[in-house]
Amino acid sequence: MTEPSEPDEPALDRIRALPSWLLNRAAGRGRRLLGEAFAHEGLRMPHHAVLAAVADIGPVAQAALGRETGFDPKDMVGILNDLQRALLVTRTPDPHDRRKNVIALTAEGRSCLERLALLGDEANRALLAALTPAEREQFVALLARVAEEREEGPVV
Amino acid sequence: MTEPSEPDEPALDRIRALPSWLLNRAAGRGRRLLGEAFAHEGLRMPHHAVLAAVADIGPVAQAALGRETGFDPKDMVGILNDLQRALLVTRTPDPHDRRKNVIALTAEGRSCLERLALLGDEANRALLAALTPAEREQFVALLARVAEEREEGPVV
DNA sequence: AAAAAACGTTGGACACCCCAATGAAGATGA
DNA sequence: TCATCTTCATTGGGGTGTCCAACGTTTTTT
Repeated sequence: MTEPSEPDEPALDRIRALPSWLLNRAAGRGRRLLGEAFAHEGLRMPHHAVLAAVADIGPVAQAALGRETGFDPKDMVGILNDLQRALLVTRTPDPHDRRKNVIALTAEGRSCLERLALLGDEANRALLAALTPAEREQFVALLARVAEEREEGPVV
Repeated sequence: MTEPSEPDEPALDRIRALPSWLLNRAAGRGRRLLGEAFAHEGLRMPHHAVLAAVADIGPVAQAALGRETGFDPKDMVGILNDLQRALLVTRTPDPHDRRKNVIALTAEGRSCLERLALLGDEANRALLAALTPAEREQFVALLARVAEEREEGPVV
């Protein structure tokens, strides 16, 4: 029985059992693990995502990158500043559209991305270390559905 | 096969499938849902937790409250300022130990806590709406184990 | 040519998390 | 008793991730 209300149970324990609370905890743990893993490279999670997006969709404008990754344009500026300073991407004006910057991956960027992928995988392995492989698979599948920001279709 | 490295797969899609990424997304969604649910009361998640802790361990000092909930003393001050201003708790000097404040729940605090519990449950129901009841139970069980910050016993 | 949209940038805000230092007060032990 | 150590509440600061509003410039649309 996992009834939502059990008045006898301590209130704080109930909160600590809520998915929202657990998700916050687990996400924090993941952020910490990834932060430590990426510390060598001086990068963080958003850098990894943007670098990967640049690798995927080739030389591309910042706005398209933002649409792809879901990052705010404001934040994209900072992320790309960091990546550019680390010589992992180049940012050059687009001759065909003078509003745009063309973001392209450098050779260093590609190799760094490979390192980040390995480090990220390792951190995620540590994150799910408490689960068996089968449980991990199941957990990720369920988590993916929870993470999906799907509109509650009003069933037209 | 959920091998950690599949070079052909787009890099960003791989990142988006990482537990750390999904946890961040799902936690953000939960925070947003809870934030909207608690907006009426003018409170947020930490307020809920602290209010619940006060209800659980009766009139109690701030430090004990911090140990119970895991919140930083600095943040506890702000949270209690809010709760006190909303007349949900009282904060009075402890006669037996003039260092301490005695935090006690008011009648309004108790009824507000009940409302928050209902709102929290509802938000969490929306958060896990994509899952069947059986999946929900399984997900929460797995998530709880992932959220646990257990030391990797070095097997002494 | 005028209006609308997209682009990169800047400034600001919010939620949650964590650490360091301080003055006041209690606990400890020589 | 007196000095030391600890606890308490508070203040000040930092860091990550997310999001919104506005601006000047440039391209597209009408």
